[in-house]
Parts: sequence; structure tokens; C-alpha cells
Amino acid sequence: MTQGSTVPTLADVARQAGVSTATVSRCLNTPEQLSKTTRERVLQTVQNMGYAPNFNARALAAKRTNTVGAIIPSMENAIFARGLQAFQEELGLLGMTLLVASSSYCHKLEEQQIKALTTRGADALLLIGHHRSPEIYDFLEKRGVPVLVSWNYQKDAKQISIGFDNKKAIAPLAEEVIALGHENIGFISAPTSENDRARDRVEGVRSVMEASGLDPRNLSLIEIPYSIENGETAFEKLMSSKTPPSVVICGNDVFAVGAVKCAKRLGYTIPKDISITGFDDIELANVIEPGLTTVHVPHRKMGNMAARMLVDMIDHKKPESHELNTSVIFRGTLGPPIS
Amino acid sequence: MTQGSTVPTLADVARQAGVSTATVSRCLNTPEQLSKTTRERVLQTVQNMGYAPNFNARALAAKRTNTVGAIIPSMENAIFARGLQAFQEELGLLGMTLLVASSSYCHKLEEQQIKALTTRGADALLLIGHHRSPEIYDFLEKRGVPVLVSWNYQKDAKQISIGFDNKKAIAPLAEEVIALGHENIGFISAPTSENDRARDRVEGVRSVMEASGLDPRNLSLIEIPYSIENGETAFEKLMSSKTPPSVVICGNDVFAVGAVKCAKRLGYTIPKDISITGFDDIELANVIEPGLTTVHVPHRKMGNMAARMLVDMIDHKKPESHELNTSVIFRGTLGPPIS
DNA sequence: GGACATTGTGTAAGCGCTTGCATTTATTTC
DNA sequence: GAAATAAATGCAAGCGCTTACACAATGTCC
Repeated sequence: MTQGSTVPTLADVARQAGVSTATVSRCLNTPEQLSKTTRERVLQTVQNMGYAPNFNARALAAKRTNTVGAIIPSMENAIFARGLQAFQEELGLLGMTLLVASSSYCHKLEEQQIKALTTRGADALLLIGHHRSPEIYDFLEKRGVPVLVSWNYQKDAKQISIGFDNKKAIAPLAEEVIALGHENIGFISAPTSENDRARDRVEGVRSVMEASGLDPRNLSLIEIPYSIENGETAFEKLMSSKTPPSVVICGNDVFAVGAVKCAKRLGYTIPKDISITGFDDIELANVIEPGLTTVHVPHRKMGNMAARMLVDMIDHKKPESHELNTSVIFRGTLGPPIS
Repeated sequence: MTQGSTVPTLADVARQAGVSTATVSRCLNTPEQLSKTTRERVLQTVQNMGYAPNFNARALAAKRTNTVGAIIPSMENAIFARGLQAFQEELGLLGMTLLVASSSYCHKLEEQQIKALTTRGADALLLIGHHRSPEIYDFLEKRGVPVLVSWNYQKDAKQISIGFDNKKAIAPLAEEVIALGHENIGFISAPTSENDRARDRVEGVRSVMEASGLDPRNLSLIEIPYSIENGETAFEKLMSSKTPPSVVICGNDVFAVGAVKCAKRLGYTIPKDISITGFDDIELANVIEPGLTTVHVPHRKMGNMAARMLVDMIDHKKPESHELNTSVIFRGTLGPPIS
């Protein structure tokens, strides 16, 4: 085992090429400052020695990492995958690298991750949703780390945000549901206490109920963490109540898929016996049968814009918050109630 | 805007607490070395000042990051999500952090990512599959970064690995397919040139064909990048040949889901008119209808073990490669051919 | 009560890089 | 061809942390 073979450093390259460390450093960072001859000589030496700069040393000296961090609630389901992919691609184009962490929908964990990414020197952070403790926002501000909130647009919020108004997004769906004649509505939601998006979606449906003359307190709400399985469980529970709903609105496609699965297992025909809707329009929504009626969110666009906004923020520009449009996609899981 | 409010450093804390920087450092890293009184005083100051150590400086000085990197081919589909999640969880328990990068199934990109994670100081790397250039393995060895290969077990390979033998894993499925009477077999695979797992799976089916007296050259193979949509396209192409197969074996559940979707669209009844199988047993496989017959892979177990093995390797132990067992899950998409 | 561990802290030398400033060298101008 | 200007390079001081080593204070043993 070749134990001691040590990794070449800037100084090694400099010595080998017969120049100072400053020159090598410039050759890598601002090559236009060097004469053609030295530049080529240094580059050659770098090549030969297989030199690669030590990121940590560089970060320490330069106080910049060209890295942005993103903390998403979960990697397990596909909800954030597409948006994040677009975010990453755009960042790459802008010469930045992405570091991703996931918080498992837990605020405590999210705070840890925020701190971890910050101490790692992330130049900026992408966060999902507005809701978190003022302390952590203070922390970030004190450290001068720009933050962009995504997946949720709030006009008057202190943080710059890119996303959509969850309450508004679900409204047309809810309106259609009610227009079809549904009065007994079930809702499967992620725990609302730690999740402003989930809360807004519930809120959105309640508002529409109210506006349509239905009592929002009659909404049968089940809160449970995101997973297909939990969607099944929640659906079964909803349907086994004394007065089962004629439609189950899910705060999320993952739940909806679980609900559809369970409905079939229990022998319901969708949407004849029961209607089910989702939110997000992930790939799954168009794979199951019948196709899921859901709210489409422009994930890729959101990711792309987020990247550009964040880079602007690093450059000390203050981009405007952006509200994205969503649309309801009618596929096969929503129909009129049994009359 | 409070511009200049600067981030506290170790030295600031030391000054404030009236001790040396060494003491503060020890308080954070090896608290048992301090007397109770100083320890508490320092901790208190750290708390008050909201001090958080600079990761890059720490890494530079300590030459350890307690970070391991993983490079997966893709984040978009769920194939790696579950295993990675388990990997991450176990790492957390072991006091390590995970950095993830994705290579989009591109070797060039993967090499870049390997270098990036290495220069960031990853103490070890988790890679998927064995197949990559000798140069990059050299690079890693020279730098002394332990590497664990996963998702693929090879007894005689130079690298330590955790995973399964893809060829062996698909064999029982192929045997059942042939036992049912299928002779005209289609296969949708990821591009095999850059993907040893995909290659082994094709290879596995061919071997079984040969052993069963079928000519392996008759396997209708389509290679195409992973995606549901590509699965649909490939399926349609396969079925529109002069002699369409009676079964389409997919190298992956994602393809299989696409194939199932397309088959339904084209009016086939599964498995009466056409059989379809997958590989991986991701969540999707049990959501579509009929349930997908596929090869189950113990993703979580693999992730957990990988974490422990990697930590062992960082501690200069040399764990043994591990072969995991897979099993065929028969659901509803495989049946006998139309006679 | 002196020799000897043991324990708790401080001192200071890096880790590998960037960058302001000084210095050298090449280029232009009259 | 000397002076003035511009371009290329070197010098050296950090960036914020860890850790060998040195040293002081306490405890232990006969």
C-alpha cells in the first residue's frame, strides 16, 4: 500500500514551475492576468502533477465558495426533485455548485442543516416555505447569508420569495369540486403546524367552502406525514366514518396516489363512487389510473428562476419576489358525487 | 441594512471567555479534557455569542471533515432515493455528514463530481457500480480516499463493494419468463456502454436464454436513458416490429411503468396480451395496475451496510465485500404468452 | 515533604490558499 | 534613448481553526 504519496499543493506546483504561489493561484483564478508563456507553463505543470486546489483552503482564504445550499423537506418523494434538478442545472450554468440537505419536514433538523450549510460557507441558501423561527432568520441575517424562500409566494413577507400562493392555487380546484355538487369533503394534509404550504392549502379549501355557503368546519381533515402508505391509511379512515365524504382532496399527489390505491382495494370505482384530487402534478399523477386530477405547479420554472434570483442576491442585487401561476389539471379522478 | 456585523471566531470566544483559543477548540472537540468549570464557562460564552465553528477552517487544520460523499447517477427517479436515505440515516448515527452529487449517468460528469467531492475533503466516497476509468481509481488511491462501490457486487473486483450480482438477480425472473413459454423476448435497457448494472442485467437474461435453448441473439434490445417516457417510446417501438415480443423485460421499474402505461394506451391487456417485468421494486411498482412483477432489491439494507463499511474504511479497517440477496416479486404483469 | 505522575491550559506553528502592495520587466511616448 | 506608463510577477500577511509541545498546578506515594 503506497501510504505516503502526498497530494500536491499550490506551493509544490509553484516550485516545480519556477514561479511564486501567487502566480499559480492567478493562473487558476484570473488567467488573463498572466503572460501567455507563464500561463501555459503553469497550466502544464498543474496538468502533469495532477494538481487540484483544496476547496477548504480556498474557501477560507477567499471567503467565497461559489456554492449555494438548498434544504428541502424530503428527498424520498418526487415533489422537490424536478424543481431542484432545474435549480441545479441553472446554477451550474452560472458557475455555482449546489449542496443539498433534507430536513425530513422537521424544523429542528432544518435549523441544524441551515447552520451546517452556513458554516460550510454556502454563499446563499434556498429554503422551502416561509415558516421558521425568527431566531434562525436573525442568525442568517447576522451572517450575511442571502436567503430565498421558494414553493411559496407571500407578497408582504420579509424574505424574498419565488413560488405560488398555495391558497389561491387550490381554490379553482375546490370551486370545481363544489360546483360538481360535493358537500361532504374530506381532506388529507401534511401536518400543518410546521408547514405553511400545507396550511395554506387547507385554508384555501375552507375559504372556498365558506364562499360557496358550505360550513368550513365540516371539512373532515386528517393530518399525517407524507407517504403513499399514509395516504392509504388516511383514506381508509375517512371512508369508515359515519358519513364518509364524496370527495377526498389531498394536499399532495403522494397522498392522492395512496388514496386511489386504497380506494381500489376497497372496491370503490373512481370517480363514480368517490372522487380524489391531488396537488403538485408529479409524474406519478399521470401514471396511475384513472389519471389524477391535480394542481399543476411549474416546478422547473421555479427552480430556474430561483437559481438566477439567488445569484443576483449574492451579487448584492435585490430581486423582486415572483408569483408563479398554477393550473388545475383535470384527469379522471374527479366527478360528481353519487346522487 | 446592518452591513458589518461580523461573525464571531474562535479567537473572539477565547478572548471573551478569558481563555486561549486552544481551550475553546478543545471544549468543542474533546470536552472531557477540560475542567468542569472552564468547560461550562466556555460553553456559555459560545452560546451567548452564537458562535459556530467555520467548517472550512476546521477541515483545513484537522485534515478531516467527517463528511462522506456519494455520487449517484440520478436524483430524478426514485431508484436511489431509498438506499441513499438509509445510507444517510446510518451515517448520521455514526456522526458523519453526507454530501450528494448526481452525475446524470455521465462518466465525464461523474469524474468531475469525484474530484469536486475530493477537493472538498470528503473522507470517503460511495460510488454506484464498478465501471469507471482506471485513471480515476488511481486518482482516488493517490489521494488516499477510500471508495466503496455499491449497487453491484463483484467478488474479484479490486474495489470493495456492497450490492448484488445483477446477472444473478435477474436470472430467476428470466427463467420464469421462459418457463411460461415466452420465446420472443423484448428488453428495454439503459445504455449499457456506461453502466455495468444495465449490462449485467441484459447479460443475465441472455445467459438464461442460452441455457434454455433459446438463441440469445434473438433478444430484441432497445437501449435508451431512464425515464418513464422513454419506456413508453421503447415499448411502442418494440411492439411495432414485424414480430412483436410476447414479453418485455425492463432493466428497471421506471421503464416498466412507462411500458405498462403505453401498453394500456395501445389497448393491450396485461398480462393477457403482453407481459412486462421490471427491476428494483420501487414504490411505483406497487402503485400501478396491474402490480409490476419485478426484482426486489434490499435498498435500505444496502444503504445501512454501506454506511458502516465506509466508516470502517475511514478508520483504516478493510471490510469484506458483501453480496446481498434479491428476490423476484410476482405481481400481475407477467403471464403466459398468447398461445 | 520531596520526587513523580496526572491533569488542565497556554503558546505558537502550521493547514493550503488568496490578494493588497511592492517590485520588476516590457512597452510606449516624445 | 530616457522618462513615463502599463503589464507581469513576487512577497508576505492573513483566513479560522487544530494540535504538538511546554508549562503550571494539583494530587500521590513513601
